[in-house]
This record gives sequence, structure tokens and C-alpha cells, in this order.
Amino acid sequence: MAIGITELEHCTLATIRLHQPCSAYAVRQVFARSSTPEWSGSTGAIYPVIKRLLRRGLIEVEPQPDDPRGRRDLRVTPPGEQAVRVWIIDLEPWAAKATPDPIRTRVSFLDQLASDDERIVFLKEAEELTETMLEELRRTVEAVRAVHAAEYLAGRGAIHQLEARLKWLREVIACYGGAAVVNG
Amino acid sequence: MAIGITELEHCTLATIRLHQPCSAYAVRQVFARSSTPEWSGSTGAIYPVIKRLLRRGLIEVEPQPDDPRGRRDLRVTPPGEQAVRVWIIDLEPWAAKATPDPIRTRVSFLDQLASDDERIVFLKEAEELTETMLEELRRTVEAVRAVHAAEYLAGRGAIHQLEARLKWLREVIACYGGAAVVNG
DNA sequence: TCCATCATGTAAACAGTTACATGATTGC
DNA sequence: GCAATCATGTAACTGTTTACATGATGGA
Repeated sequence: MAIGITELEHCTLATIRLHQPCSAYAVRQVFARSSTPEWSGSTGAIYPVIKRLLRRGLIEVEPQPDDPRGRRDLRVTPPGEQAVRVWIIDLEPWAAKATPDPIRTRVSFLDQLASDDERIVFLKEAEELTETMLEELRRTVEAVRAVHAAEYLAGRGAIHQLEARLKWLREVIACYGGAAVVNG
Repeated sequence: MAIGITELEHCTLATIRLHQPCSAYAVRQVFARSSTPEWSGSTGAIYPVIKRLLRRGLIEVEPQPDDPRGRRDLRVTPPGEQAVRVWIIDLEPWAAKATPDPIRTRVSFLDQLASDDERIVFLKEAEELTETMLEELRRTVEAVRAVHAAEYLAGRGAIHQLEARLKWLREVIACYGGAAVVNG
């Protein structure tokens, strides 16, 4: 059992499985266009990951006529498919923790701002940015609705998360007397 | 203007400000005991960060009689306080994105499991783990309620996030016919 | 013809973790 | 006396990003 196989490696494996046969370049695009900022899909990350997955026999290069651009189509092997299943099923407890949120981090230091006015300015900005992200997310998620059920469901999860943040931010704004500033 | 100052550096600065005068060790404990898994508070991270903050003049060592254990009490300077305020106020758009969630990632690859039964097993496990984390979180957040208002509010944000995930997971379970398995 | 995109890959930098190393203090 | 905790710090490792490097294809 290969120890120390990372989230990125598992995620790359599952992504190849989903689009196979596909190139490393295609996997990069998927990460780069993802709505969450977990991985950039940088070449310096993906190509070494592909190399490791090949070495472990979890993926293989599809035999085919050489592409003039040097493209190599990849495919997940049966052990690779098994590795994906195990990764999903053997959910480790840490994975269920609340995820770090840069806005929440800042809120926890809110009393280091100079005044309630400053706090409200920050909170309103956070609210507006979250609203914008939510609108954009709704559009992109709706676009995959008909294409891919599981990806749509995951997108719904992200929407729930942003909606929860918005609800919470409004509670926090109320706490710091947001109404007074808005109506005054 | 110092470029490339990280979230961890800002977070360390704000934490020192909150507990000052305090040692690097105390800062480590705060990170280590945090309910979100963003940073471990490892020595290899904190001590170099402290060194950089000192070099930039954002913190200083409190002059005092030498502690036999070599303890050095730290304090945030006025420029350091300003840096914290700017960090909070100048909220960059990326910070409002939906945060990566390992459970959501797995859900997006759910059709790579072998059957609906397997999917339900995973989803129920995710639900249960999230419930456990939520209970634990509620306890720890309630404990800081009277002690520190802003930290309590941030904790409420984490609770909202886990509640949203739970609600979403139940929707997903319904999608994959969870009721059929439970009642059948 | 030129630019955007497709397609590969490496080298250096960077940020953080783990493991190691040292030593004092406190409580049992 | 011994273990847990307090307290500092470094070295090696890991997993990313950024920047660099090369070249083909397709469309304006």
C-alpha cells in the first residue's frame, strides 16, 4: 500500500478517470478553471504528479499514433480505479473539520480595528464580495447541471457554504450596530 | 511597503497583539489548539516568522529580566498594529471565494464508486463525522463566548459552515435514494 | 504573419511540516 | 526522581508556485 499519496494526487487520478483518455494539459485546465482556489494546476505540480502516478501503475499512457505536439493520452488502470474508491470511502476524520476561511480569520481579530465604523466598512465589503462570488458560482454551477450530476451536487455544496457565510456576516453586522450606520 | 507578507505572518502578528506581551511558544499553542486545520503551529514555521516580523519592525522584544528558560516576551509595534488593520480592511477578492472542502471534492467524484449502496455508505459516514465535529465545535465555541466576543463570532461562522454542509449532505443523500436504503 | 492556445517539461524559490536538539520548571 | 510542560531553535524534507524553456497548430 503506497503511503503518503496526497489529495492532489488522488484528485488528479479521479480527474483523469472522469475525462479519460486525456492529456496532462487537460487536467491542468480543470484545476485552473475550478471555482475553489485549492490548486492552481501549475505545470510544476501536475507533471511530477503524473510521473508518480505512472510509476505506481495507477495510470498508463494510451498507445496511439504520436501527436505532433507531443501529447500523451492518459488512462486510469484498474488499481488506479481501486485507489480512487478507497480514497473516497476511507474518509478520515480531519476531512470533516470546518475549513479555514480567510474572512472568518479576519473577523476573529475584528477588535483590532480602530472603530465600529471601520468594522462595518470591512464587514460590508466582505458581504458584497461574497455576494458577487455567489452570483458567479450560481451561474457556473447551473451550467454543469445537465452535463454532470455529481459535479453539480458538489457545486451546490459550495453555494450552501457561501450562503451560510452571507447569513453569518449579516448576524455579525447586526452585532456591531450595522443598522445604526446604514440608517444614520 | 513589504511585499509578500503571508496569511500566517499576519495571523501571527494579530495573535501576538491579542495576547501581548507573550512568547512565541504561546502563539504556537493558539495555532495548535485552533479548531480549523490551517496551521499546525510547528516550531519550524513560527520561529522563522517571528524573526521576519522582528526584522521588519512589526514586533519587538519586551525589555525585561532574563527568564531562566530563555523566554522572550513579544509586543506589536505601532507599524505592526497598522499592518494588522490594513490586512483586515484591504480584503482581496480571492478571500471571498468558496473554500476547498475535502468532502465536497469527494462528492464531485461520487460516480466513480461502484454502486449507490457504496455512495450512501460514504455520505452517511461524512454526515456522521460532520455531526461529531459540529458537536465538539459548539462546545469549544460556547466556552469562549464570555471570554472574547470576536473569537466567539468567528466560531459562530465555523458552526454555520458545518450546519450548511450537513444540510447539503442530506440533500445529496436524498438524491442518491438514501431513504430507500434506510427504509428497505 | 502573428497571436492565442495546445502541449510538454525543468529549475529555483517558497512556505510549511516533521524530526531533531537542548535545557529549565513544575507537579506527582 | 521522573514525566509533562515550558521554551527556544535548526535541518531536512515535502509539496506546492513562479518563471523559464521549447515547439506545434489554428484562426484572424
